[in-house]
Amino acid sequence: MMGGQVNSFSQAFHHTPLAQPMSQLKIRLYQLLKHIQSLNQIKQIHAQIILQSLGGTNNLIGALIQSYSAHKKLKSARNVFNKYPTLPPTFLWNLLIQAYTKTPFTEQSLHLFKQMLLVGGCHSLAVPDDYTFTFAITACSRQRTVFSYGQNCHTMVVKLGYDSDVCVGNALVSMYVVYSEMVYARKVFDEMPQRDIITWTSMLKGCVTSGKILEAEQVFVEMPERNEVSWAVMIAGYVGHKMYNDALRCFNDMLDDDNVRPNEAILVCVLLACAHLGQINQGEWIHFYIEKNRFPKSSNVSTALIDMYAKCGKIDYAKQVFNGAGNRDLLTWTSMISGLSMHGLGKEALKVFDEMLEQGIKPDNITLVGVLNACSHSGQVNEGLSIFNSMEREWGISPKIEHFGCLVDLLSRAGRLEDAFKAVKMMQMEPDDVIWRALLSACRIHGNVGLAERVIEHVKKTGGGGRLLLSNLHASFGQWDNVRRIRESKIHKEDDSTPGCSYIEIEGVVHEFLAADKLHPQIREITRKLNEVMKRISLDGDDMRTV
DNA sequence: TTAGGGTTAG
Repeated sequence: MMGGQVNSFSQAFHHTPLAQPMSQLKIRLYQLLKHIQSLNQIKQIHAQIILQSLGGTNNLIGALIQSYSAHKKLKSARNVFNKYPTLPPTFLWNLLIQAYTKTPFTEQSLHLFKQMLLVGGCHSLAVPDDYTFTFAITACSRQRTVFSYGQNCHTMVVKLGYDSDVCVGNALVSMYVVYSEMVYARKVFDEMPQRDIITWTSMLKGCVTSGKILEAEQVFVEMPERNEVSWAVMIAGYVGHKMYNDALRCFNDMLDDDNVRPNEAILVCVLLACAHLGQINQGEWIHFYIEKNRFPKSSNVSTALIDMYAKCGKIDYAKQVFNGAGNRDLLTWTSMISGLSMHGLGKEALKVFDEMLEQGIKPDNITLVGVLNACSHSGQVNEGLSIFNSMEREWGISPKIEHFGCLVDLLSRAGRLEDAFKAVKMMQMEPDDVIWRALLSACRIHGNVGLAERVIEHVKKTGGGGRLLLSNLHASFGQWDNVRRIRESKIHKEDDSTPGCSYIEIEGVVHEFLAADKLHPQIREITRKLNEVMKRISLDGDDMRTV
């Protein structure tokens, strides 16, 4: 196939009689540049342009800059630009400024833009236009550290009258959103003479990222039209705010809209919502939808399916998806390892981890959390310690607080409580309450009262955490009198955290419970049943408590 | 003869 393309390219190229009129040659080369794909072909045409002295042909040079940019060959594109025989016209400046916005070197966009402002002041050939400002403002958004320069661009835009241009306005709204300057974003939005779906979607994104979900909902309702990107922003916004039921409701609303079909981003987001809610029905429906519509099984979709099945308790389905996944990336492997680990299948998780390493895939810190948990859950203490101790050397990942959490859990579960306490005291960072609670729970399970008291004393002495933490520590050790005493001393005034929340799905209906919930319509029956269960599972008389 | 908006793992 490739050979055929090259042949037809060479034929087209070599059969172009060089004696033909220059204008025809230019058109031919231009058309070739617009259709070819390989870098070698671009270089051949570049050579022809030099040989035929066509370096000053505006559209041909533009196409060449675009071709090199599409191949991320910015040095070559810049070189072509620099060799332009006269001062390059605005069009060519624009192409190069735009090209840099799509690379990690966005500062080059602004560098060129500033240069253009200098020369453009003297030469009418290179005066910035609406495109230039759109690209320069986009560069300011990408760079994220040049807000004041973005504002300067805004001032210039207003002075030159480009603020009525919809693309310039969109770039401005988007820039203010990136810098979390919603007052400015809203002002530009309100003053735009024309808005399109991109303006509305940028504004929607701004409301979502600034945490104003009600405002986002209002923008979403007011939008004159919606496409898959706008739906994706709204659904992802709900997911980002842990409003999983709203995400699913929104997704179902989208399915009712005949003008739009879910895309990969939406499916991944909705699967995440299902995973958090334990909504296996909806999750399976999405899996079916993906199969039925022959949706491309990207690694992203496989990862989300594996994660969803694992979190909804269907580890066998997760394995099936994993085994059938054609292209697995680090995320796919990680979700399988973490899923197996959370199901207590530590040995299997470690086997998958070994396979991953054999394939030459390097773990990241999240993978290692899954792997260390797997060791912990399968009692492979030495294996876990060895991985923990070698993670920096082997993969260049320095242990973070979550890895220490795994280490404490690993040692604690194995009954090596003193070692676990030592590990906590050795930590470079402040231990969080998850770590203290893991240690205290282990003390409780192993009946080590002495160490538990030392740990609580240590926490009090080092001033780590407030009353809430201490109360939780006593709770993990089952010291309910202490918990009550602390809780009664105005703890609710200090505690502004959101209440713990859990979900369960019964016959397709998701039930949501908040900590100390009294609002569920069947709370009395539920409490009665829960007390009955607690009595039946309790072996220790001290543990017989009611909720 | 060049624009501007989106998602993902413990």
